[in-house]
Amino acid sequence: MSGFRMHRYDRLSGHFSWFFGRWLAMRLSQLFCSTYREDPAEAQTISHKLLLKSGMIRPLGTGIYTYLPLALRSIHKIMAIIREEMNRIDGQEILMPVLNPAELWMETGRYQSIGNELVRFVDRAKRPMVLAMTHEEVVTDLARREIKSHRQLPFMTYQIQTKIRDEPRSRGGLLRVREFHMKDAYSFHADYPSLDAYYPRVYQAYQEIFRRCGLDPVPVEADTGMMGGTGSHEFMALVESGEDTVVRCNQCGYAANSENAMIRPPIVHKDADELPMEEVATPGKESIDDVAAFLGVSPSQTMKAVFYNAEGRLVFVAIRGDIEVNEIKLANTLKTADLALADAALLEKHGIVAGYASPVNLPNDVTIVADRSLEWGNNYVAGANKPGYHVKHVNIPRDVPVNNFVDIGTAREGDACPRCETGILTLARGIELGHIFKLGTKYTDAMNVDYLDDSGERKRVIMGCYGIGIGRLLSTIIEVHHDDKGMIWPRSVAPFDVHLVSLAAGAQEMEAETEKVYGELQAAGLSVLFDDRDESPGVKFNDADLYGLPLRVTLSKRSLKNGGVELKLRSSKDVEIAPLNKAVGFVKAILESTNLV
RNA sequence: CGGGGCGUAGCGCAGUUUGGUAGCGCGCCUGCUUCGGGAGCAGGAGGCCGGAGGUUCAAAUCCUCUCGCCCCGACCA
Repeated sequence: MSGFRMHRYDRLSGHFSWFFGRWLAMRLSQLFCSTYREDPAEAQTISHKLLLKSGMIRPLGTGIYTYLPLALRSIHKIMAIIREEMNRIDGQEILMPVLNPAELWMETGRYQSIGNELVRFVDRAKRPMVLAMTHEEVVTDLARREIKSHRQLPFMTYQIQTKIRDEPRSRGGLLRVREFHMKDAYSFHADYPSLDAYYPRVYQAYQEIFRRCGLDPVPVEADTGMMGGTGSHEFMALVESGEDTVVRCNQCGYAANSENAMIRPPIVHKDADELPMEEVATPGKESIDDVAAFLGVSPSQTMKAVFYNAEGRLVFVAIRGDIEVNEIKLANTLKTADLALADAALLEKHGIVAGYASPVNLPNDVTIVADRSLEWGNNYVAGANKPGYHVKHVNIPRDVPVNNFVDIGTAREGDACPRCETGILTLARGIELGHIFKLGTKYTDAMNVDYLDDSGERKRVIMGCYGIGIGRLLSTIIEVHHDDKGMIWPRSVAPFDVHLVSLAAGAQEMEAETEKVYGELQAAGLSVLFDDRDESPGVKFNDADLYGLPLRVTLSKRSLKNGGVELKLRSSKDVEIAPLNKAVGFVKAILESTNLV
């Protein structure tokens, strides 16, 4: 808390002033915020519902939101945590423009390679521009202008800045939006050992940031996607509303995004010997399930054929019948960004019969890719490449010209762990809170970022980059910390520490007592939201539960009769009475004993 | 971009099938009473029925076109 100052406009004097007390406290009657009594119909995920219902955010358009005071206060606290941890690992905060000349993005090729997600426009002087969806180009350009000597390396800069992405599909309130805030950090190194040494420090800082925000995401091995680079980890919060699938081993700690999870499907069937191929009639049986049932074998004994169009080239994927192709892994294997299922015309051109396609006796101009799931069995059923027929006892490489197997299958619940001998994989939904990359020289090569080493030799700068989505983090905290009545904020990121409820109802003496407590709590350095409204107890308590501030302090006739003020943690059912003159001490003790730093 | 759903008062919804003066609950405003889990009574304000064309004596309702929002998929650090 300490360290925060808020710029506030003073209506009476007409001047801006630093007003520390205003940051600490707020009367609910004055707060710019209104709650809904009913759940907003448009929201599906819990965080979206609660953010709208509590008046923390309001939509302006699809995936575009205004943060109202309560939300912004939490966001400022999240940002403060992030700044502390980034500074702790020697980060230096900067701020880069959202408005970028397209030229920069052409230089790295992303202007061309990224789709409509990148907002492009032309300025009044007819210059092509983009709105930054991330800042590798800008920071790398900055680096090449500034970096001259090895003496300047390594260093890390970071910023908390707006990103614009014209998402094809925003959803879930703040979980996926078109305009959002990201903490993005970039490190620059003289060599790979330097990057390799720094990367774990970021990894640890990330875990500390999330822990301080009340979260415990799983770090997973991830696909590098459009960012490129040699290695990356995502920090996945395991919640039901997550868009990603996290694959984890129950034994060895292996964890990966399903986008690139390695797999080792169980061996279901393997004969002692490879039998001779044998053509069988399978009239009308085109799907794996139909063929398997017809021939009395399990789908795992079949060899499925899936066809892709990779940059116009036909790719034949052979994979065990019970396993799905993972297109991201396939695209990475083929080193292509342009991959789609092949259409009928392309198949026809190569003389392939859909439903009965076979890797046996394929035309030469078709690339065959065999998944390693096929490696662990034999005598598969495959298509015969003519209508109404399949072939039994197909074996690789005996019958199919494939030299090596690749891992392009989709992980399933219950598959064997690819890392350890005994582990079993489980799947869970996750939200990607942060992503860290060893970029290597992807951008420094494209933009020629060099330095002179200690022998005067010109060398390429090595980069890492590290992002955290702020709004997504806020949403995820709510996804994890709530009940059916509302949010339950960890103190570290709560809009206020204390929710002071007055049930004085016009009794002047009691109002005076409440004002006194209000003042004392502030004087003790606690941030207080004071419900001074003329509302019924039910309304006040329900709003308090909805807002979910860590500690509720109630002052009423009843509490006074019981001996003072009533204290109730939002996270607990229990209430405690504190004597009026010791209320602040009790409040501090309870808050400090219970919540995150 | 494909599939589905929805646009009627601040919020939640009915009314559309079968055209005929725009409704309900909550919230909001005023007054009185109430005051520990979404108070009561009385009075009141608030809507070009998303928009534009059309059909009709008459359109929230029927037709055409549009715009917007939500969900699923494609896509995506």
